[in-house]
Amino acid sequence: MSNNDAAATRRRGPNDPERRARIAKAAIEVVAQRGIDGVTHRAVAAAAGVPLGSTTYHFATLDDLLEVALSEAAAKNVRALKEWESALPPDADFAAALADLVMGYINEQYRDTVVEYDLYVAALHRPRLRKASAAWDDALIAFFGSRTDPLTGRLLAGLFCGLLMQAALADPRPTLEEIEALFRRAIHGPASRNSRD
Amino acid sequence: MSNNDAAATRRRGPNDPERRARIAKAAIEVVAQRGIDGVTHRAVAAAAGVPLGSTTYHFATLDDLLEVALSEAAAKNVRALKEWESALPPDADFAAALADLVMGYINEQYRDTVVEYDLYVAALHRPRLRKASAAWDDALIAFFGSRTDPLTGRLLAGLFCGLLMQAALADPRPTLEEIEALFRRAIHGPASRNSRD
DNA sequence: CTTGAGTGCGTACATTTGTACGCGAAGCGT
DNA sequence: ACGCTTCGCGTACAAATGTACGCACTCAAG
Repeated sequence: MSNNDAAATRRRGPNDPERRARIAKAAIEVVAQRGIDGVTHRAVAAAAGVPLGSTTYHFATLDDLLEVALSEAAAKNVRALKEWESALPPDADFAAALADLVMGYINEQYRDTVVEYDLYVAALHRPRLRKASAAWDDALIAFFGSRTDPLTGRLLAGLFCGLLMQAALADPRPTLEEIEALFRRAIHGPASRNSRD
Repeated sequence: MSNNDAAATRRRGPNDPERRARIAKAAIEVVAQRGIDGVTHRAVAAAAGVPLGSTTYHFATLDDLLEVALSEAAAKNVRALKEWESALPPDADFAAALADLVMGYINEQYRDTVVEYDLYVAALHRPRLRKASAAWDDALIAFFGSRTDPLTGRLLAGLFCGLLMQAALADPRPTLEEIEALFRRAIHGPASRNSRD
């Protein structure tokens, strides 16, 4: 029955690193759909299209699986962020760009956002995940700081983190204009002062 | 064995609202300690010092329990926030006060903070919790906005939310001064402009 | 072709879990 | 005082889960 599939799948040779990676990816997908506590060996195996024994073989314990999966998700996220930043023209309107970024994260990339916050909160209860979540933080801060100054960088990192979470949960989703106004206010200060551009 | 305790406990009469509340409180404690996925009927029963059947009686399903517990936790949080605000002198240094608030939340009130974020992220996967998490948001926004203007209120709410989460996870905890500088920067804008006080 | 090791996985088992059910005790109308 | 209804809970059961174990299959050496 499933022996056919299994046999065909098993053919992957004795030393297949893709297998492990595929399982980790599936775990991330499961997190996105059901949350951290939806991650079971069986759910991940089903999502990855591999048999149960495969997940337990490649990841001895569930915590290993979670750690690898979430670390990888965080790393991917950081990479994407850096890529986005380097693709941004130096004279771009930073506030508008950030608002765009947020909108992307609560729409097309909603799944990634969910995983990111799941990781974040899971780290509150699982020390092994601290490193990955801290990496995301550091990336955010360094990243926002590189376009402005360190203080503003931290400000934007915190704002981004909180705003994105609130936006992801808000029932009438905030509009691009609202988000942009917030970033503008954060970067340039109270409106009354100067019209700087 | 536990019959003695159980009998003594059962004596609580037929219509004991305290029972239900105690279970909810215990559930919150379990969330604080083990996270959302640590909330099982048995764990909550143990934490509340009530027998297993009691939890299943007062809360038909686990989701009910979670919903009530987290809603209550959020409500309590909002109440505390409002109290804090009304106890703040009108001419207080708002940035310093906010920094103080954050420091309190990542130290003495760390448990509440953890629960709050657990709730928040759990809401991403459980629609029934959306209302409670949205209530927290609204409270934050209204609350911060009442001291400044709506735009700054939203800015501070987002910043507070993100900053608190990052601070709760940061390994070398941020200092009061750092936090305060951030709020000051957020409220008054880039430092170069005016020394407004 | 045989054989030995090693890789990958199917399966079984003990545990934990959610939940339904039934029983005893308290209130209350008569 | 006596039944009847409702409340509260002890318990049992089925499903789900983590994990250990052993088998099949591949590959290379001889």
